Amino acid sequence: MHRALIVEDQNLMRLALMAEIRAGLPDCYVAGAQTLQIARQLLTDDQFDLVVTDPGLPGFDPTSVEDRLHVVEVIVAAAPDAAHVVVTGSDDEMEAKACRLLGVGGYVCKTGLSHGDLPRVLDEIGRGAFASRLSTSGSLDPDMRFPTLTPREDQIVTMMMRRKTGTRRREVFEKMATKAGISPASAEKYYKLARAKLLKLGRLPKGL
Amino acid sequence: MHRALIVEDQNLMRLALMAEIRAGLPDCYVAGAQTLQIARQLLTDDQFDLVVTDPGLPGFDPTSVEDRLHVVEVIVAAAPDAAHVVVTGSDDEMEAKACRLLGVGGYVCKTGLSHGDLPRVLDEIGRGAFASRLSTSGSLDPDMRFPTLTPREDQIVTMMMRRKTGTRRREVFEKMATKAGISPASAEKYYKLARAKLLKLGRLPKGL
DNA sequence: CCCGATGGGGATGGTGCCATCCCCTCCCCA
DNA sequence: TGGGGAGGGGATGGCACCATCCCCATCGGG
Repeated sequence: MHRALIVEDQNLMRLALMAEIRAGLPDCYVAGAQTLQIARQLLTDDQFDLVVTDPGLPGFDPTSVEDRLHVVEVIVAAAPDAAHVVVTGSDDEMEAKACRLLGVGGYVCKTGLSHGDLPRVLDEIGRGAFASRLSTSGSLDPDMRFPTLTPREDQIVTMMMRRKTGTRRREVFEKMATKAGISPASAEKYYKLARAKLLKLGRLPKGL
Repeated sequence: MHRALIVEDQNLMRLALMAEIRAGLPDCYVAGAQTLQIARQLLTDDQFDLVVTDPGLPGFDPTSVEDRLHVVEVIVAAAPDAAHVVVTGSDDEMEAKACRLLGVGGYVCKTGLSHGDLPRVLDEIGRGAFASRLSTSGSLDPDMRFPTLTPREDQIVTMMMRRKTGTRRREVFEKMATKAGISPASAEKYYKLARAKLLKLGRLPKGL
């Protein structure tokens, strides 16, 4: 995977998807298009081996299955050799099957797509499977984002607040250490730092 | 603005909106909810002074104006003193007016919302205006994101590629310098570095 | 012919985050 | 009463990015 194209009209979502791709495929050039016209232009100018498409593009009726599949068809036809993923806001198993028949390798619902999921989807596609991720998922915990916390601090705070009641902090440190590839002591350090910052701000949440 | 809540079911979009808020309001605590239930819980547990809501939540029909306005109504009722912004994928001037009547201060279409826009919307609301941003916008340039480029390098490369034909590079450096608060020489430096990296990768686009 | 725009380098200090390893209290419970 | 969990510190080196300032070569046109 060296060159990817994201076709999505919502700017922030397109940027987010591009960031996901870049995080998962560090050496990947990523382009973005907000309309079908731009997408076709880019696909004829360049060669891409991954195309992520939201079929709800401007100029088409997002509620019309016909319009949506037409977008997918055009994109797939413009890059028949690329791996294709359809990312959609609305969730439709029938549409997923239709996309598959059009040559799409993955069908993902935005509702069920979290940070870090896309690489797994690409893995599945790479192994020849049809990757389908509908909105059934998943963690319905509220998000929290605190000011002045670094990413690591934020990470351990989030994990700590979401731990099941009765879990020792120790265990969370170890889980975090495993997930991040660092030592549990460092995880504990980040937790302490984060806690101190939040205390100073008077924003210490209940879960400590 | 010290405490903000983002009500949005699409994980990546919620994260992106939370990041936008954090970038614009550096000292702001930002929470996220993916369902109306979680949002109500958070709004009763805590006090928020800004709530950003996408009315297309799970359990409601995103195409039903009634369902959508009901979501907005519940959220506004749960935080009557907060500033409210509705962020929507579909664009409806009538819905915007209805939201305004419900006490919402801003109505923004995701299609027209780019990185850095939200603070401007909040400014308008802060000045007592009803901020409406429909999908009329805007720049329809393709996005590019290159691997191994640092943010600064990416920034100047993007600006350079989007310059009007005939614009001197010099002028772009100055524009970038003004926008980023750095010296034109530094902007030029980043451009040169980026160019060198892209050359080494053999990925130098046409605009140089 | 020199100047300005362009292209290609290197050296600098500063900052923030990462990841370690270390120290110290306090309290509760076994 | 001792030890482990919890809280509150500090010191370290490494690294990436930021922002500056400096050098050099080429090339075109006034």
